[in-house]
Amino acid sequence: MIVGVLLPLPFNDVFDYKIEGEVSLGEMVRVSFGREVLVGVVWKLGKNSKLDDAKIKPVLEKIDFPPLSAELMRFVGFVASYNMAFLGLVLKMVLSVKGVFDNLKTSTLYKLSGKTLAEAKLKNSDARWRVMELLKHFPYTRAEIAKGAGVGQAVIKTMIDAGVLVPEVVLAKRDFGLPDGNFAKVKLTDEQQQAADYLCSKIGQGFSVTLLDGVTGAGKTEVYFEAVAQALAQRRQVLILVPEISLTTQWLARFEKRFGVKPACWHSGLGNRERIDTWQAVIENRAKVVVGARSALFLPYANLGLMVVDESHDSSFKQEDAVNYQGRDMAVVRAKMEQFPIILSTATPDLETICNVEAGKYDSVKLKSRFAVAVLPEIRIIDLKKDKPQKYAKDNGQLSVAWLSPTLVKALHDNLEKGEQSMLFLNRRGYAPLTICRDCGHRIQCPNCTAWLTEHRKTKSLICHHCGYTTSIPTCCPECGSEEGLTACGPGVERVAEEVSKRFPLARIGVLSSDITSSLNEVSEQIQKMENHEIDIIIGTQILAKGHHFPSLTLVGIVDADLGLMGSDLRASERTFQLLSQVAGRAGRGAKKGVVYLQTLYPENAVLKALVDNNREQFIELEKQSRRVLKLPPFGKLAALIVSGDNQDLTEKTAAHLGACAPNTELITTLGPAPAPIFMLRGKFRYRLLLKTARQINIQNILTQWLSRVQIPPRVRVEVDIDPYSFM
DNA sequence: AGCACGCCGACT
DNA sequence: GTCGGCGTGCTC
Repeated sequence: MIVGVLLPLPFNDVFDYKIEGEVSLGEMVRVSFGREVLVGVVWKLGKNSKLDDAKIKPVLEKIDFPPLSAELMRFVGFVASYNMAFLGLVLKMVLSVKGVFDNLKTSTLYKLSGKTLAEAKLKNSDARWRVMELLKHFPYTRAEIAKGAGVGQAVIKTMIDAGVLVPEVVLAKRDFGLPDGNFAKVKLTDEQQQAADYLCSKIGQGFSVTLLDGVTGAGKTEVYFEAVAQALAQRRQVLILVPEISLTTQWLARFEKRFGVKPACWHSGLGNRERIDTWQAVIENRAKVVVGARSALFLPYANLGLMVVDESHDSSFKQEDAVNYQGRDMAVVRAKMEQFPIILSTATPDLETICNVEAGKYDSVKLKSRFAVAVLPEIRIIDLKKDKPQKYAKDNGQLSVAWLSPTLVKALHDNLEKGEQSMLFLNRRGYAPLTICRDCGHRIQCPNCTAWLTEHRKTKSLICHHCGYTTSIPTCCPECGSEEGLTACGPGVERVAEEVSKRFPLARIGVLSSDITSSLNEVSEQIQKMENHEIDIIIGTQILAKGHHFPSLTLVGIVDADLGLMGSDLRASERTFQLLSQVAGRAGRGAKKGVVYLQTLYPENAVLKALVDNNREQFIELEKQSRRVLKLPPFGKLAALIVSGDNQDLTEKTAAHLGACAPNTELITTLGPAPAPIFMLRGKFRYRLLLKTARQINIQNILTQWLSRVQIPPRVRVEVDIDPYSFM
């Protein structure tokens, strides 16, 4: 018979193939396509094209995995049409693990045959002995032998040919262990227990969304772990989505302590072998709990019964990928399609989620108090206009610009004397965000982007944070040649660290930033040191805001609370509120009360005021008002068009043409085109248009109609971003 | 997406 | 005379 096979390529349509015998929808098949061989999925039964039967190629083989479920196929279809992405590319997110379908079940290990080197007429050599020694107890693959014994492939081959080593074909399936919900139960507070009971009551009862809304340090993780245990007891798989992998060292340890084994992990840093093992274990229902970044949402779970979105407000759930999608929203969609409960866990829910709770679409449970003796920290504002940072003397006697106000310096000093830990937060990597020449005014810019290069002293380089362009720090101004003119402008974490080390020469200082220059190991090492109290003052970016638990941290200084409030982003204030609450929430998680200082030039700012009063409701009310007036989400829908190309003139004309053809009615407004905030990015010129519609409008249809009216020339790209979060 | 085919400009 | 730029079209 003839079936339509969907391939992991940018198409919305299936391709027809002939297949012998029984087939069902969702089966994975290997087919030849053009000159390559690909694995696709049987998406439709029967013929779909008008092609001559003779031109239709046969399916090469069926892949021996359970077929994709009808629900997963529907989910793929939904994600594609909602985000206006190619169906095939969404499928690719499900299938794209290089090599999962090759050498499927077996790998060839080698073991000793019992024949000695002498019997095989081989001479003794160190290399050969090391191989014999390695294989004494366990068989290994060729690659493992080469690595483990430090020998080349030639040595191994000789020994195989001589019959000293014999092959053994085994099933190459990694064991992910069975997480045990009863492994080590944790004592919960009454409030936690009630929340946990509520979450548990949802398991196995079909679709529901529950917001687990708890202040920082309330022990949300322990609470949703109970729900995980309940789902495991019902023999269902569980997916826990986390925003950034950086928090998982601590998180994984907690999980293992509670459930006895590590969960399966899924993130971009995974090696290919681990990917294959995990993917196979997920589809075969051997991996019971998966923790992962948002791409884990597309794994082919055999029997998913619960999803948890940790830090569900986090904007990294919406990151530009092969396909643009909001991980949190798509997670809810998948839960609904497969009829299981989903938990959104956060201390600072976003407005969309809150409105859904108010509308009765989502349930919610609250955790109002911190765990055990901990209480919420006190937040104080430092007005930088009145409380100006005082210059300090550098080693060479020169006075240096400072970023820490006297009040904050004094607080750090006192905290140090008390032997307690402090944290300084500045969401800016590197040493200085801009290098300027004092003699001619030249600013050093990225050649590919409309952005300044950030100085990184640690690596002695200037780096573009948008495209990764890296160059060494010039000794003289590239414009006027001045040798003294070049000056670092503004602070980054490295520079604040420099100031701290000058002001507190005896303090033990740690710097932590989510840099390409610092590896994952380095990050967890610093966190470990912080936990062991081997660091007095830790200075870091964003990465410090998430999930870490440092019991003797009692002082948090936010170096620049205004950073992030500027900019054209509609969610800027919401994000700042979330980020700063998260950071503030690091303080006072142990027995001692914490204090948080916010340095700002605008002490009257509403976002900061709400933070100080610890008044989330007030902030939300404010935000709700302004979004309602502007008809922004969740009171309206948004979509962005990003027009980009290497030819500025052509790109601009296309953007203008799109603007001219834009739909505008009472319920539909378009804005733009306007040059994107980062006008040139990775060597491409960029313009943005924004489409704003009422809630009842199908924005995808409007976009499709709009785009069909405009001829997009080659070399110009139009990207669609539904519910845009980043306006860059 | 990848790849071939095909048509115009600067080079051994 | 060719090499190679990328615009166009196709893949069941």
